[in-house]
This record gives sequence, C-alpha cells and structure tokens, in this order.
Amino acid sequence: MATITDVAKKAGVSVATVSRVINNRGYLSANTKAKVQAAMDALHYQPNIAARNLHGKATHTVGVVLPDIINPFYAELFQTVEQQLFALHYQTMLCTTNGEPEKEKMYLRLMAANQVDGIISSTHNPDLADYQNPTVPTVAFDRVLSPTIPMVGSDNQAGGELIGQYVAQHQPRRCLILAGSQEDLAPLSPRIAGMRAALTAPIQVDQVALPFDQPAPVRNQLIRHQLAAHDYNAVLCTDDLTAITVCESYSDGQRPLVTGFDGSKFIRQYYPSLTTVIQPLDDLCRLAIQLLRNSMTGNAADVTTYQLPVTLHIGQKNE
Amino acid sequence: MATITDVAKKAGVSVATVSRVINNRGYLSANTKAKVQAAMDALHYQPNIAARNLHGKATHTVGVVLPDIINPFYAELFQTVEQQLFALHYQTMLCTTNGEPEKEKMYLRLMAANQVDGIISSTHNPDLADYQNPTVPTVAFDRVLSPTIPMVGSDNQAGGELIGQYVAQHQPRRCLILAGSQEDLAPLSPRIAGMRAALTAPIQVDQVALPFDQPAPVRNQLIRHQLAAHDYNAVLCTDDLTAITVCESYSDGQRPLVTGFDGSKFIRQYYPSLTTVIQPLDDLCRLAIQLLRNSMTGNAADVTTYQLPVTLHIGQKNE
DNA sequence: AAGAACAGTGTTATCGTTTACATAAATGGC
DNA sequence: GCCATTTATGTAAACGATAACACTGTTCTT
Repeated sequence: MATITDVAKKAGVSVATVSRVINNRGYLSANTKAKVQAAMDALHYQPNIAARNLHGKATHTVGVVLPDIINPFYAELFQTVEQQLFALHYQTMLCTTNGEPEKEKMYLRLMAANQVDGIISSTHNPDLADYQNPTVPTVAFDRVLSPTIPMVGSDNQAGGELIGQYVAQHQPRRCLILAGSQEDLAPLSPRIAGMRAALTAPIQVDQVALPFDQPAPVRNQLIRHQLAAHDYNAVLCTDDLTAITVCESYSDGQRPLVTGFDGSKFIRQYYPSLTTVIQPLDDLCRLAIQLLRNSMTGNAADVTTYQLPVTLHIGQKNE
Repeated sequence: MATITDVAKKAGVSVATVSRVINNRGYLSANTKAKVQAAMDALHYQPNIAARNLHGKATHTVGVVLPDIINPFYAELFQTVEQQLFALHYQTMLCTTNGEPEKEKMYLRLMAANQVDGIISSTHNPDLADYQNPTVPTVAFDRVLSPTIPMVGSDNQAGGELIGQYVAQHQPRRCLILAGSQEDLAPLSPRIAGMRAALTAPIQVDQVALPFDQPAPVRNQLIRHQLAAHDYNAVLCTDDLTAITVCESYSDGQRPLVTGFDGSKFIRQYYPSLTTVIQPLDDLCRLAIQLLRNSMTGNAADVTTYQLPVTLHIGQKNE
C-alpha cells in the first residue's frame, strides 16, 4: 500500500505539498497539483485513515447502536442514517447488541476505542451505566437513555390514539392490546396509553405483554393460547412483527382486525394489508444527525425530547 | 480521553510496560500487572485503535459488502458474519451499495483506506474493475466476482431442482418461473436451470425476468399483469421477496402454488406458509471467514468455488 | 523603490501505539 | 562464585498523516 511519502517522492515534492493537494488546502500551483494527482493515480494511493484519525480532531465516524438488524424497522432505520451520513461524508459503525448487555458494553468500548465522533443509540438496555456520563456526543432514538441525553422519537401516544380511534370505528366488543415486549418501557408505554385513551367503554380491553427474553416459538405459543381463549374483534399490537405473527396464527377467513406499529417501507411493501402507524424515519434520522452535529461542534443542545408526528396507514388488500 | 502515557505515569512505569500488560506479552511481575490494571481502570483507559492500526500489521477488521440490508436474507447474512467475526474479535465494516456502482467503488476505496484485513462481498455489480487485482484478501458470496477470487455459495442448481420436483408433484398444467432480477446472473441462472430440469413435459413453463432497476410499484405492476394474463397453476420465484409479492397480488382463495428461494429465518418465522429453499447461512459464513483467514495468513487458497447443500422447506399454514 | 501582502513549497513535531533493542537484576548449573 | 539464562523493565524508533512554522519568490501598494 503506497504512502504519502511514496507519492511525494514520485511527484518530486514534499509530503506537505501532497497533503495540501489531498485536502485542497493552502496555495498550490496548477502544475504541482497535476503532478501530485498523477503520482497518486499511478500508485493507486489511498490516504491511511488510521494515520489521519491519530493526528487528532475528528474521525468522521458515527456509531449506530441497534438491538438487531433483522427487524425491518431497524434495518430501514439503519439504511436511512447510513445514507444520510454517507452523503455528509461520515462513516457509520453499526453495533448490534442482540439484546445482550455484555455485547452492548463491548461495543460501547469499541466505539470509544475507535474515537467515534458521535453515537446514535436505540437500545433495549436503557439503564446501562456507560451512557451516564457520555464522553462522546450521543442521541437516543425512541428510548430514554439518560436524563442528560437528548432523544428523538415519534409521537407514540398520538400514534396509539390514531390506531385506537381506527379500531373504535369498527365498534368492537372486546379487543386485545398485545405488547411485543416489556410494556412499561418506552416507547411501548405511550403507545398503549394512546390506544387505551381511544378505546372507551363499552369496549372491553385486555392487555398482554410477551416476555421479550423468550425464543420465538414460545412467544408464538403464548399468542396462540391467548387468542384461542377469547373471542377478540380486534388485536392491537405495539409493533408490526407482533402483528404479523398474530395474522399468521389465524386462518384467513376468521381473522379479526389486527393492527401494528412502526410502518417500515418493508412492511408497507410486503404486508400492505396491515393497518399500522408510520414513523417518519427520514425526518427522525435527519433530526438525530442534526442534533449530533450540533453537539459535536460544541453547540450543546439544551437537553430535550423531540416527538415527531406520525401517520396512520390503513391496510388494504390488493392495493 | 486518557492515553497510554497517562496510564504509565499514574502507574509509575514506562509505556512499554503498560503496552505489555494490555497485550499480555513478555515478562511481567504480578505487582506491576496489578498497578497498571488499577491505573487503567481508574482512568477508564481505552487503547486508541487508530494508533494501533497505524503501527502496522492487522487491523482486525473485515469489510462486508452487500446490496442492501432491508432484504431479510442479507440482514441475516450480515447478522451471521457479524456474530461469528465478533466472537473471533474482529470488527465488521458494513458497506451497503444500494445497487449503485459508484457507491460500491467509494466503499471499496474506504475499505482500503481503513486497511481492512479482508473483504466478504455479495454485490450486484460483479464486473467492477476494482475487484480484478485484489490487494486485500477477498471472498465472494454467492457471486462470481473474478476468476481469482474464491467463492462460497449454495448449490443453487440442486435447490432449483428441489423446488421444481416439489412443484412437479402437484402436476401443474402451466407454470411461471419469475426471476427477481437479471436472470442470466449468478446465482439466479443455476436456480432456474434446476427448476427447468425438474419441470419436464407436458408441463408448460413460462419465464419472465423483472427489471432490477425499476422501482417496486412498476415491478409489482408487471407481476400483476403477467399473472392476470395467464392461468398459472404454480409460480416459481427465484427469491422469497418476489414470492411474497406474488402472494400478495392474489386474493386468498384462488392463489396458485407459489415458491421462493433463500429461506431466511425471518421468512420462516413470518411466512411459514411459503415453500422455499433454505440456504445454510451459518455454514456459508463460517466457510467464508475460514477462507478469508487462510488467505490473510498467507495460506493462499487454491482459487475454488464452494457449493454447500441446501434444504427444501415445505410451507405449512398454521404450523 | 521599499515594504507589505500573497503564492508556493519544504522541514519537522506531533498524534498513541507497538516493538526491537538495551539494560539490569535474579536465578541456576557446574 | 562465575557465566548463561531467565525475568523484568525502560528507551526510542517506527507507523502515515497533518499542520505549525519557516523560507523564498512574486506581486501589489503608495
């Protein structure tokens, strides 16, 4: 791998001049510029990022912490931030925790070791001590990580109400609110609150939370058991994947009204029949990155919570 | 951020000694070890990876190039390599190309700039010149990148045959082979060949390829048009997502037999009714990493193609 | 025409590690 | 008790970039 010294030698100039050409800084004659450029091309020169990072300043890298990348919502979230950061010439470092606090801690260390300029985190282990005194600018995504970390997310309560109102229109006798994991955690809690607010008497509302630490078959079994035991006119799930699981466990004809939450493009594309709440991912990511950049340039954001408006997607067969 | 010098000062030893403690190299007295450890803990010391990488040798980073991360198959592929690499103490650098050759080239440059130790690539732009003389160990995943790059993949032909045989059992009059993108490219071509080999006369077999560069609505429209024009008893798709799209465009009762290909855990979990071919992702990733490590340690692998056996997953309603 | 500003380039310290080399004390064989 | 290891630690030179500083011409001002 060619170094800046090789290029300098080949072009017959000093390393400083090469550096100036690379970074387009300072004064440069057209002649020198061309010579250096030619040398760089000939040697297939690539600046060594480690050396650049070592020198100090910024690494132009942002860490993104997610529970996993299988859930289409997280996949789309990642894709969105990655594309936006790429356009801003930032590298993205994906850290998937798989719900293991240990792995999350290791990735937190790894991000520090890599001198990331900022962190966007949407983790399931919100009370990790490592987030307490953030040495690097951090923004939380749809989770409260610590009182000192700004958070961007959707207006989950409003989303819950939208869903609840839609369901209420169908005048169900009895319905089930099905939480995909711990129901008392953000962002599920406001979603459920919104749903309940809209599902007023005489509608009977049950509520069940799935144990988040159980494997899929066990969770599926629990769902099936719950559904078989009662005659629900509607099942309101706190996320799309849970909703899909519910749908799968009914045969087609006698499926009640099932709703989801999150509304990733993937779901809209491949499950257009599911009624769900669409989170404004593009705007959410843009805001998160903006907050991060402010924080990175020292413009310490007043710690705040941003809640962006959501929209209702009404499912339709064979759109 | 504390440096090794800070630690050395605090522990009253030299930086070399601290380095030895960190890397557990050379001779160390228990006493010194403890002192240094204490100093590191007190300062929350993290070795600077840039400095470490700069010094030379390996960066313990592997680049993974994928078309996108939305497709559950790629998501699971990434998750699998990431977990395996993580266990081996390697960092993973995800590079999504979104099908843009320009972005792929930029990521190729970025990986070189980051001095990755190896690359696992499953790209849609296989004839990129940049892969021609690989300066860094590379393994192709289910794609032929260049004659000099080893490739691991599934036995697509056998998979196609499995699907074809399954469909043939249902004695269809007429069926459609639906290619999710360019049908002449690996790995689609052997899949189709396998299907055709099993669908012998008198079965009538049509074949259509979707333009890979069109947006989803256009592709959906094409699918619907094709399906409406003929009365198919079976639709054999070259990937699961295309299969799902086909399923969605039929109303439930009159859906013909639809099959997919890839068989990610996600699909098995949320579309258990889809008949598909399961690729042995765990083994594929393990092999790819093994080849990479051999290549990294100089054990130049004889350039070869590895095809791992696949299994048929027969879809079942309400498993 | 003298001094200031500007244009173009080179020298060198610096970033935080690792590691080859140097040093020195403790241990062991005989 | 002397030389060869072994054990334990320190010194300093890399690694490849950036940028502060120095230096030399050239081009404006007035």
